[in-house]
Amino acid sequence: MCHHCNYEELLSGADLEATPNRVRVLEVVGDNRFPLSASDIYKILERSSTINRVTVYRILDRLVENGVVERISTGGRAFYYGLAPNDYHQPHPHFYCKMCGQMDCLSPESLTVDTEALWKTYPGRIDKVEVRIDGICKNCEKRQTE
Amino acid sequence: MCHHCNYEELLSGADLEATPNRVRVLEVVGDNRFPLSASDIYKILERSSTINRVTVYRILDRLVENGVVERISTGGRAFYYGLAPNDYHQPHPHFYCKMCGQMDCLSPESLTVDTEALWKTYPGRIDKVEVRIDGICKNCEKRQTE
DNA sequence: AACCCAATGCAAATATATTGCATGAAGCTG
DNA sequence: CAGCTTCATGCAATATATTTGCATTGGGTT
Ligand SMILES: [Mn+2]
Ligand SMILES: [Mn+2]
Ligand SMILES: [Zn+2]
Ligand SMILES: [Zn+2]
Repeated sequence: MCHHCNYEELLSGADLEATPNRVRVLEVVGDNRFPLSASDIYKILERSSTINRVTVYRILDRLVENGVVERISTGGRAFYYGLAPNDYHQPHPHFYCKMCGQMDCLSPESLTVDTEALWKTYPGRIDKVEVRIDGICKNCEKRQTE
Repeated sequence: MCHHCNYEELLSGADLEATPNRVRVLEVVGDNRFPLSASDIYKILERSSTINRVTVYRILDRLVENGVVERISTGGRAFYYGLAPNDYHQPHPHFYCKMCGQMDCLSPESLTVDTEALWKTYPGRIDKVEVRIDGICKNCEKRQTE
């Protein structure tokens, strides 16, 4: 659990009514150390009580829309979701393992990106800079050589 | 047309027989100024002569596998494809317009990424660093305000 | 000729996400 | 309170992108 974030507050601060389902989704996303797919989130929620898959998708969409959650692309077909950057969470790159689909959060300093110039010169609206490392994670690498 | 690249050579250099279909796919990808989806590529090829959608997917997979073509994720659901970095094409970031789906190639210098440290310290295998800017392109931005 | 293999095609299946429509609860209006 | 509206949710159907299974074909090989 992220001790900085009160999820109800995060929701209302983003103009979203804190419905039980929204809180549950946000808890799963926020409490996890790495980003999850909609399907992962759904499966976790299903364990404790029933919720519809579509509801999960819709809630994730709203959370992304309102800047509470970040939608992250992977080297695979599904999006993953993590807490959006805020006062306590700096933007940072992710590592995606193409074998197991696990995504890791890398530290914000692991890799420096200078976007200054781009922001000044790009003739369109920039919403987000996503940096993703693709490869094979330590575990999968080991498993391969066995 | 990229005047540096001979596509037949690129294929054989990558241990791929230069079948007519492969050459056609690679021409479409290589001659285009920006990355295209499998579906875009299929539609373009269909115009000149018949080819199966699945063949396009399979060829793209082989080309990616053998390092001739790069698979690029977008803020949307489909992958885009562009020439893989080589002696004449440096790696570079892309801009993805979430309104029209158009992807732009940005110059390699538009944005500097220092991955040194990461390569040294990351305890897994790194295959690729992808940098993608998401937003709304100039055209779509203009259209919105009208 | 008989065999083999890789490339291709076509149909079906899969994975992921979205849409349309129904229901019910909460809040507001008069 | 009765009637109206809005919004969250569920369920079924649909859409989109991609993959798989299996058949065919054509070129090389024994
Ligand atoms: Mn993260
Ligand atoms: Mn490019
Ligand atoms: Zn892995
Ligand atoms: Zn656009």
